[in-house]
Amino acid sequence: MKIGELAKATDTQVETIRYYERIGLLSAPGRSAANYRIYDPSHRSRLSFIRHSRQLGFTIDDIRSLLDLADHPERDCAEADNITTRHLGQVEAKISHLTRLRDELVRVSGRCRGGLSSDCQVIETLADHGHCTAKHE
Amino acid sequence: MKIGELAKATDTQVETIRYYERIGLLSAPGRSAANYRIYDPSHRSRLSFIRHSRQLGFTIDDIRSLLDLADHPERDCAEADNITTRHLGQVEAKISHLTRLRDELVRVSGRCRGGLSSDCQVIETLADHGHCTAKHE
DNA sequence: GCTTGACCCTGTAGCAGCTACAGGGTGCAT
DNA sequence: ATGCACCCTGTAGCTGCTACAGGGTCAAGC
Ligand SMILES: [Zn+2]
Ligand SMILES: [Zn+2]
Ligand SMILES: [Zn+2]
Ligand SMILES: [Zn+2]
Repeated sequence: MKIGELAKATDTQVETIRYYERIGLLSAPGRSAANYRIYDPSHRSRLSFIRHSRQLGFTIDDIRSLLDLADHPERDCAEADNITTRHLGQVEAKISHLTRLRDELVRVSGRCRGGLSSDCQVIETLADHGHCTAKHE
Repeated sequence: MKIGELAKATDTQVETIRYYERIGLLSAPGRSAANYRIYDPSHRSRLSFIRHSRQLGFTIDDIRSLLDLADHPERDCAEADNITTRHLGQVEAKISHLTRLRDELVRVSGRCRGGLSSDCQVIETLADHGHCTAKHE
């Protein structure tokens, strides 16, 4: 299949596919006489794996390792678990960071009573962290 | 004060300060005979405003508007509220996205029983979204 | 046979928000 | 005089794409 068909089949942009090839994440396929990329089903499943992993938030580097593991069935899968657990930890850290952020923003935006910019408590709070209740790491 | 002192005073990297100047977020200060940047207290409070806003997750563009408003005390502060509310909405959207992600990751990583890569349910799930319970937009 | 349009190619630059040099100058202490 | 900390400019890198510009290819319809 040509790149456009693969793109549709995997719900990926054509340029993203070429990008993955450029960075060595997706192996270079054969070419037609007109120099068009011609993919086979193995490319398709590999790209699906990549896209699905991306949707789950794994980095390109994580995906490289995961693909490597998928290519070596005889290896121990501990690394896959490590990667997933570490990623999960990062997601949880982000959630808690954003949650604290949200609480602060709710508080800040609740202080605006309308009126002149000079009296606005939103702007006042941005100018002076003393108005905040928590640190923001 | 010189750039290094301003950096310490506002807990900002020197290079970040120069970056803000380059993109026109922080106005260019005067220079010493040796061509060193010399800042005054107004630069300091402006930079504090910027850093605090960044810590609260506002984009550079948002901060431009907020600074503009802070510079014009006679204006209506509605825009500050708009920006904050919109930003809050985006933070909430991110939280809910990450929360769904986390739930899926917990489920996925819980399926790994150790052993060979060929039997690993983590890798199996990445290869086939059919094992997932939800969509991932 | 000639045009139109949809596809394909390469290569490069842009997004956000910094961060990290390289390669040089300045200021003060020992 | 020499060392060291600091400052300068300019440019390139990070992540994960996305968006061209400027060209080639192929099938359909006239
Ligand atoms: Zn207000
Ligand atoms: Zn604060
Ligand atoms: Zn496993
Ligand atoms: Zn899935």
